[in-house]
Amino acid sequence: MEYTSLVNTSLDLNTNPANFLSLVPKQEAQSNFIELGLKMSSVKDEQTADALVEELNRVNAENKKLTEMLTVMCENYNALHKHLADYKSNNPAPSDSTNNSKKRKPDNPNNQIINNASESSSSDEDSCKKPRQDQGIKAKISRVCYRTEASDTGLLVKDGYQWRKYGQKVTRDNPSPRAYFKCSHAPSCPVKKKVQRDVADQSILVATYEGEHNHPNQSKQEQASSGLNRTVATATLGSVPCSASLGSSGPTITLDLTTPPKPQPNPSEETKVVGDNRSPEFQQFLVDQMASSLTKDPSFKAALAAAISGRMIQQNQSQKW
DNA sequence: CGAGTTTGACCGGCGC
DNA sequence: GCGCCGGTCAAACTCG
Repeated sequence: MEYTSLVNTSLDLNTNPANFLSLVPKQEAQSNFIELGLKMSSVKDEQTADALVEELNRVNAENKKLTEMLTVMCENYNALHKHLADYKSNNPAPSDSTNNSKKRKPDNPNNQIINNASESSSSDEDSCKKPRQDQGIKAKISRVCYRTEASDTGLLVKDGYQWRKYGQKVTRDNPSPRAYFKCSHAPSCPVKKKVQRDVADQSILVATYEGEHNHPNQSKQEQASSGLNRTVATATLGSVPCSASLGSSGPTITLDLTTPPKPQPNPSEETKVVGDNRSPEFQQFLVDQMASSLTKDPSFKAALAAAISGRMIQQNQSQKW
C-alpha cells in the first residue's frame, strides 16, 4: 500500500538515506570539519587563525541549522506516525504486497489475528506455525525486540523466565540462526520462545513468545538490571512492524523511532504498540537516540575532535596575545 | 552427576 | 510424489 499518497513522506526517514543526506548538508559540514582539522595542523600565523575563527563560526551556524532540522524532523516524524496510525485504523486489513517469500498460508483460524500481524512483520515465520499444536488452545503470540551490544552474538534474552533451549536452526530468510526455547521454570508451562536476530539490524534480537505462562514471572527485577536494553519496540503481531528502528548503515543518522524503556510486560500478554510518541519523554528519547548515533559515527567524532582541538588552540593563542 | 546446550536427524505441512 | 522448509527430537557433549 502506498502511504505516500496519503501522508507527507517528504521527510523519508528510513527508506532512502541518500535523500536524508541531500536534505542535510552533512557532507559539506564534514568536509569543512576535515578541512578545518587539516588547517589546524599548521596554525602559525594570524591570518590562518582568523580564517579558522571564521570557519568555526560558520560551522557553528551550520550546527545550529542542523539542530533545527533535527527538531523539524522529529516533528515531521510524529506527524507521519500519526498519519500512519490513522490510516491503519481506517484500513485494518493488512496488505500482503511486501511479502513475496514462499510462506505458507495461515491455516489456523485461531491465529487469524496473529497472522495478520506476522504478515506485516519483516522476517519471521509465524504464519507457518504448524496446526498440529493443540488446535483448541489459542496460543497467544507476541513479539518483543531487544537491542543488544553489536559485539554480543548470543541469543540469550533475559526476560525473567527460565528457558531451556531445545533447538537451533538457520532459516531461509535470515542468515542468523534461530534458537528455540521452552519454558523450564514450570514443567507444565507450555510457553515457547523463538529468538532470532533481526535480518536488517543484527544488534536487535527478536523474541517471539507462543503461549501463556501458567506461573508467575520469577525475576523481573533481574531482567531490569540485566545488560540488555529493552528496546523500543514491542508490538502486537499484526499491527505495525515490531521495531520501528530506522537503522541504516553508513554515516547516516540511525533512529530508533520507538518507545522509551518501560517496565517489562508479562510475555504472555499481548504487548502493545508504544505509548504517546508525541510526549516530551519520547521527544527526549529520540534526541538521545540521535545523539547516540552521531557519537557512534567515526567520521563525526573525528570532525568533532578536530573542531574542539581547533577551538582550544584558538583560545590558547588568544590568551597569549 | 545432573542440568543445560549443541547439532544432526527426523517429521510433517506446503508448493510445485 | 517430491523437494523444501520450519519445527522438534534426542544423543552427545559441556559445564559447574
